[in-house]
Amino acid sequence: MASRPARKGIALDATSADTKTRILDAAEQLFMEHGFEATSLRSLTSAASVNLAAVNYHFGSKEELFQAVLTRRLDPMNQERIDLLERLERESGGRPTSVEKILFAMLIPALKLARDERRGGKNFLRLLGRAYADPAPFIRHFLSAQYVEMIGRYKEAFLRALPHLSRQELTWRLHFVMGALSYTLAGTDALKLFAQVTATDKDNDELLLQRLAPFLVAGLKAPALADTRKLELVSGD
Amino acid sequence: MASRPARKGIALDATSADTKTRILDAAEQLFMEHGFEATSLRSLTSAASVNLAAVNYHFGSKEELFQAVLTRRLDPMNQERIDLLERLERESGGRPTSVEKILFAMLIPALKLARDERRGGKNFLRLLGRAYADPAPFIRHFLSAQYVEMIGRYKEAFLRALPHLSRQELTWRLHFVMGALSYTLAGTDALKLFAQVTATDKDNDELLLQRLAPFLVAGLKAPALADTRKLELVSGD
DNA sequence: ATAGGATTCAAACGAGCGTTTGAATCGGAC
DNA sequence: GTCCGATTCAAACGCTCGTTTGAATCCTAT
Repeated sequence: MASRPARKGIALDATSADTKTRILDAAEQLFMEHGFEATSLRSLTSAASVNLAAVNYHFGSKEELFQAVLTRRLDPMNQERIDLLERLERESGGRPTSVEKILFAMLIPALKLARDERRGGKNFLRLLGRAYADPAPFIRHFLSAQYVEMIGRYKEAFLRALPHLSRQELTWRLHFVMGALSYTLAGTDALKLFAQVTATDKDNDELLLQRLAPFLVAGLKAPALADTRKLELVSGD
Repeated sequence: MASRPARKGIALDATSADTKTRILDAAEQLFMEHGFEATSLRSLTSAASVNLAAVNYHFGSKEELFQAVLTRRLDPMNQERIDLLERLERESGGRPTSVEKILFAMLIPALKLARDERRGGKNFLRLLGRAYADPAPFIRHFLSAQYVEMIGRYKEAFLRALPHLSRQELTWRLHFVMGALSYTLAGTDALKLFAQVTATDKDNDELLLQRLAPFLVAGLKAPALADTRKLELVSGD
């Protein structure tokens, strides 16, 4: 990798940027639409108007291209999450930060990314949501490594804000949070299980996060699991 | 050539059941491990100890096989969900059923399926969780059709139990519920974002649902969205 | 015992895949 | 203008894929 375009404010259209960027943009779009396995390098390079061999020349392999697509957006977004959290903690000066603020610090960089079409917009978030569920080992390992630091810091912050939760209990709840978040982002136009989600709603990611946040905050604040027997319903009465 | 294994008794292991069942069992396992696209009919039929052509003979195509794998478990599970809900409503005689009970009626058939190794156990639920995020159109359409009735009935029940929520608000919250549920079921051994989830924990699906249920109940019961201006936290940058 | 449909089998088909190659072309340094 | 590394290009390689085929074999009903 030689040239890093730092001075680029130019147009988006696929035939004007340099080869690497055109490949990344087309890959982001096609991986999102069809998944990793089902996207062929031939359709991808054709959509990007570059030669078939360009992917292997610039990225080495299809897998490395996929990781490059994720890294381009994920590294800055997770860094922004960490920065926001550190700012919150600095401003609160010792006292625990509220659950709402911590959660918003997690959601807002994703929202900003979703709104910024120059950085891939919703396409990338959908791709990310799908990557979470992809069984390919190289994808899982890559994502784990990308997220481990950010998740670790937020877990500590939530622990301070939710002292009634054990570390294990919180681990599970963060799992549920990530699940609802990634599923929601990935499924925007996908499973039409719920017919009443209107088209205008779907386009409004800010509204989406304003609905998601109260749900997640309430879930995080819920009382810890009181041992015992709630599932007795299963035994039939 | 000549003698094929003796007449079939009625046993459970993969080489003794009939061809269609052996194919379905192997497909459930391999589609779960590698996804639909990345699972080849050659590895699948080899794992099932059947001839390569058997899939096309018995099911028509790889896609139809996938749908058969899902239908075998999904139809009974969703029917059980509907039955449980109807029983709850019959027993409550007119008064709205509690959110907890409705949610448990949704979760318990999944839990029972996860526990029943003869019906695929956890393998199937992980496969299902991944199918939710699969971009292949035939998968999405198939799942939508499978779920539309069950989801519709539960939405009406939740609406009665949560009168402070608009239909649209509830639609979103059910979306979040399905997200947390499918992500959790699919990711059991997957993304190791949260190191402290111990092996014994992961094996205990009942404990998982006991942790998930309070989180989801609290989220569902949360106050409706008051148009807060909280997102202005984003200001910086 | 045998006919005939259901099933299994080995083999092949054509298509598409990711990757590699070596020559052609480009673009800045001298 | 000449050179040389960086990039683009058309072509091909080897491989795996889902599906089809037609014969062999099995099983049941007669």
